[in-house]
Amino acid sequence: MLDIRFILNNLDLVRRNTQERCADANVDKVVGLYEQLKIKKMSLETSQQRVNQVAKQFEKADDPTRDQLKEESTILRETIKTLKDEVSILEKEYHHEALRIPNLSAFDVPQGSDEGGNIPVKFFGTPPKFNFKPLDHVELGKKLDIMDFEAAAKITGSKFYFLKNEAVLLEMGLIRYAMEIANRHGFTLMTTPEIVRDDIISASGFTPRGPASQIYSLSEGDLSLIGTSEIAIGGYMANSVVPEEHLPIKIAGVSHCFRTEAGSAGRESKGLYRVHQFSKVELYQFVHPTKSAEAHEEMLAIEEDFYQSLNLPYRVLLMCKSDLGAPAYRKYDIEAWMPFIGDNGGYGEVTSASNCTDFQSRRLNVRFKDKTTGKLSLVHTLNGTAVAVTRTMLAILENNQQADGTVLIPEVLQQYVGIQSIKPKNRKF
RNA sequence: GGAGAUGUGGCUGAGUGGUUGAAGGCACCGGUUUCGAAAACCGGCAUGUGGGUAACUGCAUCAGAGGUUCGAAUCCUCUCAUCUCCGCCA
Repeated sequence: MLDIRFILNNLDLVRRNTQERCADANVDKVVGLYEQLKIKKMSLETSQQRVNQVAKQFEKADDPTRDQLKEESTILRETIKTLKDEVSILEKEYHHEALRIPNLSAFDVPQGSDEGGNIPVKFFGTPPKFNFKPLDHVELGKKLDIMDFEAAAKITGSKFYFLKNEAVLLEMGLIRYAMEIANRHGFTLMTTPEIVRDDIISASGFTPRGPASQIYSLSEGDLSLIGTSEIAIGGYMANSVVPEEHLPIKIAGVSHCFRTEAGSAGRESKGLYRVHQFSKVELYQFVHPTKSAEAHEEMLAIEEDFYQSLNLPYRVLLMCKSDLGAPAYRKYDIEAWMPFIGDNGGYGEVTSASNCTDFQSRRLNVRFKDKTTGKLSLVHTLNGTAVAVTRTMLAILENNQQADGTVLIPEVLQQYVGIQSIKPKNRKF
């Protein structure tokens, strides 16, 4: 969330930003609620102050005065109770509204009200030319006997999958390889809880339990399935103060990710591209505020190295205002070439890297102690995908297929997967 | 899942109804001393939030939420977490 004082001092800017980012938020309502809350709190504090005064006077008072004081305090207690209730209702509403105001946008974030506003800033590789009719990954999955969507639909519904045989090795290999790279870049490796409390989810800027929510919530209690390990990692550091010299804190988390994909359909939801559950290695950094821009480039560089080493053609997009999501101040996506998209192939998202500045850390309450002044300030947080397994696997399968249906495993991955290629086979189990 | 114990500031650790926002110690910061360092000594040192140009000051916070009381870190209730024992289990 944004700092309310910043909002008050920069009303026009925040209003404009909220509008440009097409966010469903009402800045003026937030300000109004804040003012109401402040007034209410002030009168609450006045009553509390009086109770404290009465208690101090009581000891020294004589009996008749004591009776008076008792009576006054009893009345005050009632007032305080009422005021507290009112404050807590207002506070809830205020938070609810304030959380919807998106982060500020970096100066170079493109305008744009849809994905057409995203600007390609870099291209790598060239899309493969096939001298045969390429199969999409769903067809390949069948031919190679490495995926089963029908069986998954039978037990859970659409947008689920079984991975089989070499695809299992490929998933594990991709994770292992991504972790290796993360480790090399100084990230602490983690597996995380995949079920977390709702308040941790909203602190990271996601919305649990709403009609448009991307999050699966458990019906009992206040727990939900994580949509990304970013949520768990953010929570890992919640309510803590880190010494300045410990920054940056770099964590790579691997987890399953669960998404309802509410409201998404269409051609690109085919096969592995848009699924309800997938594995992902996520990079997360807690950094000094002056270092976040630099760290953002580092994140992108790591992601690019990963896809370059797999030799997958991709492009990098600088995301426009409407496509940033609430927490990001600036965001890159990498889109890999996927032959199944459109009629002749297209780019599909495989990673994103966001600089969230202090938007998440304010709510998560992650601060650092300045070495010289001793003051506490909010850290900046960044997150980026190291590998989203299903989409990367999809890209490898489709881009690396041969005329006979054989798929070549990228060389750098072979030691982690344990095989050089996946060949078509006729196997029932 | 059952039984018991515990839960105080960055850490440690006092504190069972009234200047306790909280002793002491460690760590940390500043100073004296030293060629420098260590040691010793002196001083400082919780967070959030409101008011005030400022000096300063109000309120809240001793796991969390309620309650009793003129007054709660201290008493009561519930919740959560940790530890120990038992059960179950990968």
